[in-house]
Amino acid sequence: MIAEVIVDVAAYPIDRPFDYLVPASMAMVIESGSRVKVPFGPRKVLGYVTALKEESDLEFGKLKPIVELIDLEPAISEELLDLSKWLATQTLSYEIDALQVMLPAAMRAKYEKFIIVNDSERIEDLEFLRFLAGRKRIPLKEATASGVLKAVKRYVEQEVITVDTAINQKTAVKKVRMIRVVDESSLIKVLESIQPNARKQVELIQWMLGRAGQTISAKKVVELSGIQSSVLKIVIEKGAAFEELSEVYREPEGSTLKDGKIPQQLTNEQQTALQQLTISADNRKAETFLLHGVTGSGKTEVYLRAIKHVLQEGREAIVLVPEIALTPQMTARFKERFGVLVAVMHSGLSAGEKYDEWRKIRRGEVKVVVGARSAIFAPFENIGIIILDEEHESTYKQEDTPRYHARDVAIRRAEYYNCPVILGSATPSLESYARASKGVYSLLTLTKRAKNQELPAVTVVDMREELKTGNRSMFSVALADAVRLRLEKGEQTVLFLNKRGFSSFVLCRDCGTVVECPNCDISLTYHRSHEQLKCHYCGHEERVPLVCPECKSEHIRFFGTGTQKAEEEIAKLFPEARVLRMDVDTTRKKGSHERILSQFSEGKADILLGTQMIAKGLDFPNITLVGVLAADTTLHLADFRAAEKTFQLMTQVSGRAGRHELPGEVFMQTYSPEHYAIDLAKAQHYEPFYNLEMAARRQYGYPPFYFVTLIQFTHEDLLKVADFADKGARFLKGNLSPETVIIGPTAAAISRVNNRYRYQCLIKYKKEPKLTETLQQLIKYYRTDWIKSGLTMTVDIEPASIY
DNA sequence: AATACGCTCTGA
DNA sequence: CAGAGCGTATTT
Repeated sequence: MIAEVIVDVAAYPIDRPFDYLVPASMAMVIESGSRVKVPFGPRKVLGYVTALKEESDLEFGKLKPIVELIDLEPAISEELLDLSKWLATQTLSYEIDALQVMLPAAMRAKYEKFIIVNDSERIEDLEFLRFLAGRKRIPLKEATASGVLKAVKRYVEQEVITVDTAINQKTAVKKVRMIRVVDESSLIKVLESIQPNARKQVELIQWMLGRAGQTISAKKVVELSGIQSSVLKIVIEKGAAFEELSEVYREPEGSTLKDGKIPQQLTNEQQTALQQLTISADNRKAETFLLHGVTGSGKTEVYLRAIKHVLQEGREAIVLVPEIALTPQMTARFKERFGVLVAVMHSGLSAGEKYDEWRKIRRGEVKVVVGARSAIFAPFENIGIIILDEEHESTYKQEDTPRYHARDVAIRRAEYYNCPVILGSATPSLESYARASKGVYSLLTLTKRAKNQELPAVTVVDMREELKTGNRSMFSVALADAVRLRLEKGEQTVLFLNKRGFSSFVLCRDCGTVVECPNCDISLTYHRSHEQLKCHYCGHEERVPLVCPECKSEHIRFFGTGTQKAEEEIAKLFPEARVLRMDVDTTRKKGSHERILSQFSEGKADILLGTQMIAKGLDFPNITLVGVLAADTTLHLADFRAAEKTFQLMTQVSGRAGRHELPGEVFMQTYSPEHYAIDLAKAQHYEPFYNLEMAARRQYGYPPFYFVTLIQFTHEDLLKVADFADKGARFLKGNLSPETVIIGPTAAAISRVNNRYRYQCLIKYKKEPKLTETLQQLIKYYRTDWIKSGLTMTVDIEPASIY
C-alpha cells in the first residue's frame, strides 16, 4: 500500500503530496487523516496522510517507508481533510498550513534530535566518553552545550553513533497518578509485616482499611490521610496498593459569574426567527440566515433555543464569538443552559486546556462548542447548526496564512452537513446585508429590545465647540455632568476610549519631532507604567528620552490620550469615583479580564474605563451611562471600511447602556458630529446607514460591489521592493481581464515594519474567474526567485483591512 | 524549510 | 590542504 503524505514543511516546492510505502504492520490501521513520521531527505518530519492507493507513479526504489504511525484514530476526519484542500486553494496557502490550522497548537510537531549510540566499544575519545556517561540516547542539545560536536560528527561518519529526530507533540495527554488500594485481607497482612514503630505507615494502612479496593488519586490520598507521599511510596512497595496512571482533562478555571437570566418568554419577533431556523434545520437545508437584531434584542436567546432544538435531534452546534466578546458572562450563559455538553475554546486557555477541549469534541463528549475563530474547525461529525455572533467583526478573518474567513468556512461546512448557518449582528457587514437583500441569505429581523426597553438616548457632543469655550479636557461639560449625576445616584458608567490610532506619542514642542520606531515607519507609543516607549508592530522598547533626539530641546513630552491618561483625568475630575481600567495593559494576566468584570458587576466600581474590549457583550443592569471619549478615531483611517467600522463600534458601545430596567443614556464626543456614520449610529439607524455607505462603495468601486484582493511585497531595500512590486503588478495587468482594476503598486500606509519596506497592490474585480489561477502563476514564476533575493509576497483575498 | 554537497577563499 | 563561508540542488 502507498500513502500520499503532506509533510510538515511550509515551502512552495514541497506543497504537494509525497508517496510513501505503508509497512504491512500499519496497513490495517492507517487512514486518510492519520499523522505519520516520515523520512524526508536527510531528516524526519511529521506528515498527514491525505490519500491511500495501491500504485505509485514513482519507481519502487525511490519510495521510502513510513517510520511511525502517530495516531490510532486519524487526527483529521475525511470531511476536514476535504475542507483543508478547499481552504488551501481558496486562500492560496500551503496545504500543510491549512491542515495545521484545524488542529489545536498542542498537536503541532516539536522536533528534537537525539544521539543514538550504536557501538560504544569503538569510542576512544575520553572527553566524549565522559560526556556519554554510559548513556545510549542523549539529546543533541547537550552535545552542543558541552562543545563535543566535533566528536559527534566524526563518530557519525564512522557509524558508531547516529543522530535521530524524535517527533513529539507540543503537549501530551495529562495523566495523574492513581492509587488502587488492595483488598482488606491483603491490607491486614501488610499491616502485620510492618514494624510497630513505623507509626506513620501503620496509620496510613489503617486509613486504607476503610477504603479497601478503592482507586483514589495520589494527591487525594495525601490530602485526606494527612500522611506524606514518601510514606505512601513505602506502603505501596510493601504491597498495600497499586499505582496506575489515569488520563484526565485539564480543568480550565471555572467561571464564577452567573448569568442570572431566566429564559424569558420570547417576543413575537424572536419566536418567528426561531421558527424559521428550526424549520430549516429540520428540513436539512444548508441555508444561511442573517439575524439582524438591534442591541439588546435577545439574539443570544434565539441561538440558545435553536441549539437546544438541534441537540434534541442528536446533532451538534458550533457557536463562534469574537475573541474579545468571549467573556465569562457569555460562556456562563451557555454553560448554564447546556452544562457539561459545552466546550469553550478561547485564547485564555493554555495549550493543554485547548487540546483537552478538542479531544472532548473529537470523542463526542460535548455537543456544543463556543469559541473564537478557529473553533469553526471543531471536529464534530454531525453538525446541526453553526452560529457566528457579531458576524461583522473583522476578527473572523485570520491575519496570517491561511488567511481564511470563518464565515466562508462555516458556510462550506454547513453545505456538507446540510445545516443552517446563522450570522447574527446588530450592525451586519455590508457584504452580508447586501447578500441578504439579494436573497442569497435569508434575513431575520429583530427590531425591538427583548424587554421592550427604549434604546438609550444618545447625545452627540461637538468637541470643537468645547474647545471654543476653552474646555481642553477630554471630557465635555455635558459628559462630566452626566458622570457626576451617576455618581450621586450610585449608578454605573462605562467610558469607552477607542484606542486605535489614538495612543499617546512623544512630541518635541520646539521642533515638532515625534519619536519614531527605528525599525518601523510609525511613532512609538508611550506607556506610563514603565516610563517607556513601545512599538506595537515590532515590539521595540526604549526609555522615554529626556531631550529631543533631533534638536536636544528639553521641551519633549507625551501627547495624545491613552487610557492611562484618561484615568488620570477622571481622578482629577471625580476624585471620589472608584475606577476600573480595562485595556491590554490591565488584562495581560490570565483571568484578569474576568476579575475586572466581576468587580464591576458586584458594584465595586463606579466607572469602567476601557478600549474595544468593553464594547461587546457587557451586560449589567446598573449601567445607565455610556461615554465615548472620541468617536471619530476610526473614521479617518486609510481604509474603505472606516465609516462602517465607526458606525458598528458606536452602535455596539451605545448598546451597553440601559439594557435592563433603568433607562440608558449615551454621550458620543466627536470632532465630526455631522458625519453620517456617527449621526446614524445615534439612533441605531442601520438601514439609512447601509444605503448611504453602499452608495459610497458603489461610487469608489469597493466591496460589496467589487471584490478586492491585496498583494503585499516586503523587502529590506526600498528600491528593490518597488521594482519587484512593479513587476508583479505588470504580470497581473497582463493576465487578468481588462475590466479588472489594479491599483498600485503603492507604498503601504505603514511603509516600513521591522526594517522592511512595504509595497502593495490592490486588485478590484467584479468577476475574475482567472484570479486564483493567475495568482498561482504569479507565485509559481516568481516566488522561488524572489525569496532568494529576500523578497516576500503575500496574497490576501478579501482582506479585512487594506493598510 | 533544512540539509548536504561542492565551490571558492583564506592562512598556513 | 583543512576549514570556514556561501550558493545550490534535493527532498517520495
